[in-house]
Amino acid sequence: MPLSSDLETQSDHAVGGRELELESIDFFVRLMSMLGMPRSVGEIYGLLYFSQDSLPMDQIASRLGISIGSASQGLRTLRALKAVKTAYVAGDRRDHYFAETEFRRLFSTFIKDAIMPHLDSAKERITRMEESLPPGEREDLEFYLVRIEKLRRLTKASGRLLPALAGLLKL
Amino acid sequence: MPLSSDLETQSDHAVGGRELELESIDFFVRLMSMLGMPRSVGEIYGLLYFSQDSLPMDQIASRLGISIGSASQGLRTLRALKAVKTAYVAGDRRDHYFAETEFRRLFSTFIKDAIMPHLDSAKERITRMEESLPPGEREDLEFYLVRIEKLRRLTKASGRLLPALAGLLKL
DNA sequence: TGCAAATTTCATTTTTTTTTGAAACAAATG
DNA sequence: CATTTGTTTCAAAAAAAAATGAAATTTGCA
Repeated sequence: MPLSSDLETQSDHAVGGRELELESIDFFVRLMSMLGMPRSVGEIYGLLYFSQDSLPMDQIASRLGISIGSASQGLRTLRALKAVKTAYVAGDRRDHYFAETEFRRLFSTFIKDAIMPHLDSAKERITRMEESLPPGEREDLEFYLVRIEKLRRLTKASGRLLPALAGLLKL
Repeated sequence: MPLSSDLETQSDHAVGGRELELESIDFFVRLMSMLGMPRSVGEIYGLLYFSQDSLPMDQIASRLGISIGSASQGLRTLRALKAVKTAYVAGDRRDHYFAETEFRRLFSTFIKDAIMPHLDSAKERITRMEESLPPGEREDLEFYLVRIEKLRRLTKASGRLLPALAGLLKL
């Protein structure tokens, strides 16, 4: 088996667009970083997004010039988000990864796994606020109650809107 | 003027809920950090959110136990997001800050200032992808075109949906 | 205008996050 | 089963992000 540790093309598929690949990586590095994901995660997804054949971890790492540790971690994250899947390749015991490209599904998972839990704990925190209301002195109390109510409305609206969002996303 | 560099109450208003304040700070630190804002920004907003009177920068800093440098930067960020406003206080030349509490407006500004610019540059990047399509070999081309089209749909849908979101947020 | 209070700026330090690389582990093959 | 190949884990290193603090700047006031 030929070894290649640089960034060059070495696919059996005689890969098409290296430039395209770079644009893709760039694109997803930025997108993912907006969502708070580390660079390596964006790189991996960006690489897979325009790859026609699925790739094993070591190839992902060497093509991107990142360590296999990073690749392993990044793929774990992407798997958790259902953003990559594995394909079985006959006569190769490595897992081969490819990108899930249905963004609607991706966002839905992302919202459920990465956002909703925070919303839940936000609700608890709001309850705790009510319990720690200052000794109710006349109209001061009113002020605090109104602010708390606003927070409650915010979390409630977010809880309804965000899950709906993925549905609206008809791509 | 009495000096107090610790976290104790020292307002002229004989402040009510220190506990509430802490819950609030905690709440907004988390919320802001989900939106990619540094801790100090969340702290400042959290403090102001449950403050009945507007506060000058030095009081914000000393109450939170952060440097005035941080406070200055954090307030700059919050001002840019229109998340805080300044009140004029007679006989005091310091600016006095208070929280804008209409979340609908806040999100609208946030989306416009922090998200949309990225979307715009994403569109450019997609155009560049088309230009760097690999030498068109039969059905390979099809594969790339479909993927590019998906990205285009994604950005288009986001561009429509996100601004609408703030509107839907009827709190 | 000249001064002092208030604020901003920014090089440096601190803290946090991400990556690395090597050891531990797992799984398939001969 | 022993060995080789592939993957995960995790302490340590590197990089990135945020906070500090002091100098520079701005601003209102006497």
